[in-house]
Amino acid sequence: MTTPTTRRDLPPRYDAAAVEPPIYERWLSSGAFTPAPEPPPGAERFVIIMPPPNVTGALHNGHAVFVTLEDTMIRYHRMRGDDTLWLPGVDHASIAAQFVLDRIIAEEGETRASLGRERYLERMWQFMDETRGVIGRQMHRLGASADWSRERFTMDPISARAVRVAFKRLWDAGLAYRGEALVNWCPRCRTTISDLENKPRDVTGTLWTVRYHLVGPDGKPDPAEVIRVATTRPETILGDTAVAVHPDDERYAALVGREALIPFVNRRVPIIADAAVERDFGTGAVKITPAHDADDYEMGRRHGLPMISVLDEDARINEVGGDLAGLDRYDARREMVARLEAAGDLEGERPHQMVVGHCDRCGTVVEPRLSVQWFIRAAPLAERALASVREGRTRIMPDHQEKVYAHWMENIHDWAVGRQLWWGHRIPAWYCPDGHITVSDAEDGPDACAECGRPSAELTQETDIFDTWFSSGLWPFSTMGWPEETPDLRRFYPSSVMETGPDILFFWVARMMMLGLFCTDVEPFHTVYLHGIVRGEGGVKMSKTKGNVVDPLEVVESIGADALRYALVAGTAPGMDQRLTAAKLDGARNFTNKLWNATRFVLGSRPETMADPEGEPSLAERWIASRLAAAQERATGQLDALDMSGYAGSAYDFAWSEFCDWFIEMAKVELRREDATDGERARVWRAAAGALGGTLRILHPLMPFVTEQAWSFLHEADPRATDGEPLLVSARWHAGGERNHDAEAAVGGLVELVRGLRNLRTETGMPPGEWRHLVVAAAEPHAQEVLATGGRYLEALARGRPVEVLPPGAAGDRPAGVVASPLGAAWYAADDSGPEAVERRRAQAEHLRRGIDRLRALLANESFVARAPAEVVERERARLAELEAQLRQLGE
RNA sequence: GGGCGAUUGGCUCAGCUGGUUAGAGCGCACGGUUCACAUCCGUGAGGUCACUGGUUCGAAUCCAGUAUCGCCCACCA
Repeated sequence: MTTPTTRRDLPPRYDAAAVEPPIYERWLSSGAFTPAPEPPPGAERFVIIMPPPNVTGALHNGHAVFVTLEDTMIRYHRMRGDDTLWLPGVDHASIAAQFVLDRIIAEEGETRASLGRERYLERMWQFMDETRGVIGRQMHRLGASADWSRERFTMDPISARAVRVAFKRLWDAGLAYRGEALVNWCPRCRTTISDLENKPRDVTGTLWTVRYHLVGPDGKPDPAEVIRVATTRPETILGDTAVAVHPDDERYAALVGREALIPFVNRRVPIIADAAVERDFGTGAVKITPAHDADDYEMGRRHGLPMISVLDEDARINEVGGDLAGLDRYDARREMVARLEAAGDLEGERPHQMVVGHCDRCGTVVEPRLSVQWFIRAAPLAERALASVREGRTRIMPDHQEKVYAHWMENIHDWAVGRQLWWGHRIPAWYCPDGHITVSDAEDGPDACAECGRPSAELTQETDIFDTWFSSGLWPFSTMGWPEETPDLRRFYPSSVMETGPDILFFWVARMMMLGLFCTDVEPFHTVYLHGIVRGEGGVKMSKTKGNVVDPLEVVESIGADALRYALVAGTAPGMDQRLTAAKLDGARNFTNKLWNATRFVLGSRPETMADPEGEPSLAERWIASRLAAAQERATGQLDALDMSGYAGSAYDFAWSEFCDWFIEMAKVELRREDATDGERARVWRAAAGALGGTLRILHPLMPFVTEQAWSFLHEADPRATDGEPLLVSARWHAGGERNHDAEAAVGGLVELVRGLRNLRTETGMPPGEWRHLVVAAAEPHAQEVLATGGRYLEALARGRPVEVLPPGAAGDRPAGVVASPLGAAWYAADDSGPEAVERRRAQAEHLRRGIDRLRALLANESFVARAPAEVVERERARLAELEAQLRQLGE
């Protein structure tokens, strides 16, 4: 008949390290994370594709943030009964992975070159096998309820196929091309990088002024006539093919059209006029090196100038440089300066603040380099991607990021998509000896040249690989098996929310939008949710060198995943940076402990023998049911709106301030009444158990572990409290419960009185534990009924004994202080004649009169009464009445 | 050089479409050892909502401008 255990033996501390791992195992073995074979009939769809972390990385706070947010969203929708999928995966991160592996093999005395492509890639796969999975296991510890059976990798065969097919389609559509252009070259990584990976940094360089001799009428350098140019990069003089001045610059007007002689290489170059030249900068004349500077490149194209590369792929001077050949660019710079000085052609030098691009990965100064590269024509793709957001088919949160996105899309450049690396998807392009290009999506490549039919044996494949972000850009659908029309693709594409960091809005989100629309004709997701960066104490970016890194795994070990998750979500806003401080983590830990102890209370107060419930629900029961319904409604609205922080806050407030602070205290009154029958106690306990269950449901998406553990105890104690659901992870979300406004108003009034009376005790120095005769004057007949039944709460919570309820209109004595609520006024009867009481009474009366005066003035303002909404006016009137009643009871 | 965001008690942050006396947590002060929890309970102090104007019966909230901080984008050698 009775359930044996009530778990009275639980420790008063939530022990996360002991509780959480077994809970995760239970979830995994329950299969709760994997969608049912068929979507539930009529279910809505909710899908998140996880941003794939780099295989090489260890879990950091950025991961913890996205795991928490996405897991919370997914768990909520799973509880709603939606057709839900959260698909995890990892990214091969070609340049980042090579950077890491290069360091590892360096310790083994090897280099990329010494191993060669084949062995290097073998080594990479070995490395991948070692490190893949690591981050997945760490995400388990955070509670990530992803469908691990669908875990994907950007280098797996399905992704490889998607990459080939997508590229072939781009090529066929004329949106991929191969051509010569100036690209960002990292001489250390020895690869092209995109504009996005080329990070500008402020540096102090040197601006040299150099004299170029003009060519005289006889075709020889004129020792007397010179043009002075300013440069920060003397080593590129070797590649100069013009000197440019502003067309309106009178100083140089006569020189335009003549020729100057480039030092050392003795190249005769024209002096040209171009409006891009700033007259006020330097000497107003600039040397033009189209192969080594973006501006010069543009100018070179405008004027049809030769483009001469003087640096090789290691950024050393090449054969053009004669005896300088082989010198590193900086050595060459010093040498060049020395030689110019020796020749008397160095006219000056001064320090110069400038912005120089650095490799995002390794920090090396990026070298603009002229080379033949694969590009993706971005403008047509961007146009569609922009329209999707402008027209609301994809929404970006926070809203203002839409402008950032739009600005980038409007000014987009073609995407240099090839990388001279090894680890990645090789570009599926083949060259035939006649120079034809064949792009093929077949796994084994083309059978023959697409143009001249030469057999495949005579074709050679492109050695460049794709930028990592190309395969990432296909992620929302390559994970579903695209281009095959798989059941998953039909069922789970497009996805619902793309949740990621604002730092990869362009790198990734923009590319997914462009490629998604191109490949599938549909926006790859409906909402982009951008979270903020996690910062340390004082708002400083966390970094190992600063030593302010909070390691999420350490936090999880000490205080649990739930606490970390709460701390990462509460008090944040999309797109806003947040601070993760020790104090915040402490607060979150305290909250999990609070839930644990609320559960201990409910379990421990379960009657030994559970009788059949009897009697009408008490005020406490009616109140908590109504407040729970309110909390559910609020949380539902917030989660639907992706207001994650608002949800965390409201759930916290409900659990702590309403369920624990007031309901449990009132439930104690009911459970411990001496005149209560077993049936009544059973009824109250069930209400408490039900309310706890409801609280756990609300909090589960954010704090899955402690709620799941509590749920299992609750289920054990009484399965009716859990609707017979053994696992909270697959229990249903509750919403739409009925509110009871009478009960809410009644308890609201009682709470006001209790607070006021406690204040009165403190203010008047009344010992907190001392029982006192409490008088309550009802404001009206209904309030008198409420007070008659709610009096027992006043007794316990305001230490009133006896509690005397006076009918409406009853006159008061002259107490030392009065508190009021819509229910009526209350005071402790006794000791009202001492000088302290008199003074206190006088002060309170004065304070009341000030409030009354202000409200009377406000209500006498015709404009206010006429224009403010009726309910606002009514509220002010009620408040005035309350203050007046209070003053009356004071007897002043 | 453009664009975006932020500015609310000592600290970290809430305050939606303008409407009671601007909230919470931490910290602080005072008081609490009975059977959920001292990782707790109760009470309190503390804010001219960055500044200046404007709209309004009413502005932290809307508009314009200013200041400070932060981020992003940008081809002056």
